[in-house]
Amino acid sequence: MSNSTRCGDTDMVDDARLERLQGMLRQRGILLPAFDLYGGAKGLYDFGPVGGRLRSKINQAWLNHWISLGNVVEISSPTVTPYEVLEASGHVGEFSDFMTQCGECGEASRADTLLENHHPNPDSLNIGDLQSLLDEVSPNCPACGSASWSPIEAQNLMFSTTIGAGESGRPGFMRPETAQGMFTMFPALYRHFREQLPFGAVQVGKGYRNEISPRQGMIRLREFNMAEMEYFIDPESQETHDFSSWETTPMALIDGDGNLHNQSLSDAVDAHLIRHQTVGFFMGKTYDFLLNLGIDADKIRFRQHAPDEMAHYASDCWDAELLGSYGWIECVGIAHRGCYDLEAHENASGRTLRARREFSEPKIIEIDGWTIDGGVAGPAFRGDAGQVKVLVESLDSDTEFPTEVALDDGRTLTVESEHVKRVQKTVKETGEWYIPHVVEPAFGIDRILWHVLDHAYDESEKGGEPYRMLKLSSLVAPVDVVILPLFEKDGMGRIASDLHKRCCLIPNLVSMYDASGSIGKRYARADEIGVPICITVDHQSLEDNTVTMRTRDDGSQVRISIDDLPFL
RNA sequence: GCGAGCGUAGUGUAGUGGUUAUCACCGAGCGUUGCCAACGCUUGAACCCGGGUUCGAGUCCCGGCGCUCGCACCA
Repeated sequence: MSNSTRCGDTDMVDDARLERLQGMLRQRGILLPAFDLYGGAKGLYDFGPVGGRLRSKINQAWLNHWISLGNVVEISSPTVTPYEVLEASGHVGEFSDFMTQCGECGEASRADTLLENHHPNPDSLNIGDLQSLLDEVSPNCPACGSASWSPIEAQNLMFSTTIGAGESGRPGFMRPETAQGMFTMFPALYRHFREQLPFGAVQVGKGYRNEISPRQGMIRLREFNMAEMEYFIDPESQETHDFSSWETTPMALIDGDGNLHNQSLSDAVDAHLIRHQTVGFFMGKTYDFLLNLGIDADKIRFRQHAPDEMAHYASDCWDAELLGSYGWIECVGIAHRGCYDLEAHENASGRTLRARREFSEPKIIEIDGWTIDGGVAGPAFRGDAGQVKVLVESLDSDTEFPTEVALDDGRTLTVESEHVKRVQKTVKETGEWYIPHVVEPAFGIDRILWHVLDHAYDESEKGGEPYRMLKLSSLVAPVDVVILPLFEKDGMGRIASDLHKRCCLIPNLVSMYDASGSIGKRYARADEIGVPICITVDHQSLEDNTVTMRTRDDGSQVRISIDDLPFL
């Protein structure tokens, strides 16, 4: 979350402007409180008839931006996620309290709190151990004193659910991030990319966090749009990235101690302020993406997480923060997650999630040592045979038998020469398996969308009246063109509606037809939803098939033949 | 989650317990005007929800929901 006090500028928030902006967004069908019909629901928002397309255009721009790297694919995984997946990832431990309900009075209590006097650190227990301890201790309810408890459930920041019905139901959660889908899909990704790293997978989708207290409009939501890339790399062969396009762009970089550096990304990587080149490269790509959406360059900064702030998985993390009506807000996190996630899923699932690295020269390994002769040692040592085998294989090649080996439990056994066999062989290893590291750029689409609107919102005056518009980039503008007949008579309406229908047939072009009110009022309406171009059909159109094309940002008009319109 | 303040058309608002709830913008229709929120006429649209007090509640009380702020929380 943003640390907005550290750099000072939060107090410059203009609340009146914020309220006018929010009012306009509601009135124009861009952002609205969800389920307003039923009194509203905290932390949930509707994207209206205009905002819906704004969101999808941002999503699409994001996907295109990363897929264009060439070694990145789009995937989509379910939002409903089995319990085990999020337990392995660490989310159950980090996100949840384990709750149990009193069977008598219904009071909900935290299981770890109930068991505080019966375990040194109940907070560290997993759900199974907590349940056994609860059953064993059977503590009294702090409210009514009885001792009958419902089965423990994980609650709080993740929405929990049951996958399937009744007895066969299996506990699960709505995902709190999209990332786990990319990790659990690693084997398919690895195959798809012909077992060659680096590669990445992206997905955009919904995430859910049952925030205790959502605040600040679009900034903290219970259901939110996120877009994440997991980029898998070999930690031993660093990819060289091209930083040349940002060479002369000083970026606002705040280090983990709160010091501001105005430095180009390549300089910051060279100075080891940014600890990993790929993290730095993705910071640059993130910067480009934000500029393309119309975010103001001087309202972007990157802030490095302090060590104590870093998430449980990260080894370096930079947030892109955007300055808007709520101060500096974290909108993107670029984290070096190391091998944390794949290793965690390997351990929990028992499956291998590794990539192979071929050695430049095969390694020839001479093995000269001992192993057990299973046919003799097995019957002799019975249950200890496995441990004896490990011990024997660690003995030097010049060991003489009989010899004594010490077991874990303190017992000592004598190994006779007939129990062992000499092993002498040459092994050629051409490569090795390793757990890839991951660099993750994670984007909060709602927060970015908010800042796109905030930065695009322009207040001015026209004829003494306040005049508002959204100066949206055409990359994200929800409506591409508005067709306006100066009047719906003498055939102007006909020409305009024909042109509108023609525009509607063009894929990915959204056209609106508006004939109501004066021409100035219609331009003003179009400006408020950020339409870049207005086409007006007037009297001259009747004679020579030309129209006027008005540009939103400067109000300039040019006359152009309908057939020469740039978007047709 | 705790505390404080607030909740009236799509938006912004007025409203001493007492008619049909104010005004403006807004939306729709018609006319007029012939390129930047023009004008006229007609018209649409609200007291967050549920209880209570009262002859009578937008107004007072209680509860819920929502919004804002502070504390707490925030992978």
